[in-house]
Amino acid sequence: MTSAANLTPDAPAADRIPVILERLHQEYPDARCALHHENPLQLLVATILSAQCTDERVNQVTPELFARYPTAEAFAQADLEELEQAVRSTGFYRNKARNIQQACRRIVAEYGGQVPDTMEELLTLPGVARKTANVVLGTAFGIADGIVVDTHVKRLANRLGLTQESNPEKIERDLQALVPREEWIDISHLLIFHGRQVCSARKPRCAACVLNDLCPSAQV
DNA sequence: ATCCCGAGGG
DNA sequence: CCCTCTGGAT
Repeated sequence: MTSAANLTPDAPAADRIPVILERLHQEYPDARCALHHENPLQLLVATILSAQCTDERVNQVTPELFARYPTAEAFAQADLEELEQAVRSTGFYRNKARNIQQACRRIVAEYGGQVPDTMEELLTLPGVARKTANVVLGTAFGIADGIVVDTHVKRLANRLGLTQESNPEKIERDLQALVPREEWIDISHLLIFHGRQVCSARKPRCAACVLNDLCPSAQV
C-alpha cells in the first residue's frame, strides 16, 4: 500500500520507521491497551498482573478482583491470602499479590489513594519498573514520558533491526531516538498487536506480514 | 544470572 | 514435553 520506494531491509532504521509506522497504523487502526480498566488504579493493578501472562487471562480475573477491591484502600487492607487466590491464575501470584498490596498501601499513605502520574513517583512503587510505569503514564494519563518495552516490543524491535540491544532500557532509548514523540504511546500498541497476530515468538507468519519487504529477519 | 509461577499452544 | 505470555526484584 504505502510506497516504500527504494527502501530495503538493510536501509537505516531511521529511514524505515516512517513507513513501518504508517503501515502498522493502517493495519491496526484500533490498536490500544487491551487490559480492561476504568481508572488509573485498575490499570496499574492489571499491568502488574500482566507480567509473563496474556492480557486475556488478566481480563478474566480483574472483573471479580475490582468488584471485591474497588479502591487502593481496599487492596491495602485485603487479606493477603485471599488476594493471592484472586490473582492466582495469572502466575507469580505471591509476588504479584504482595506488590499490589504494598503499592496500594504506599498510594494510600503518600498519595491520598490516587495513583501518582510521574515516572519518578511510579518507579518507587514495589513491582513497578519502566514498562509498567510507561503503560500507566501513557494509557491512564496520556503522558508520553517513555516507550513501553515488553516482550513483544523487544522481539519485534530486534527482528525489525530497530535496535541491536537486548536490555529493555537500552531498547527504549534506541526507540526514543528513532520514533517521533507523538508516536511513543501508539508504537508499543502497534508492535504488540502485530506481535500477537503476525510476528509471533515461535512461528512468525512472514508471508502475511505487511512489513515483509522492510524486515531484515523476514523468512521466505 | 536466577527466581517467581500458572495456563495454553505447538 | 518445551516455549511463551504486555516483568520485576534479588
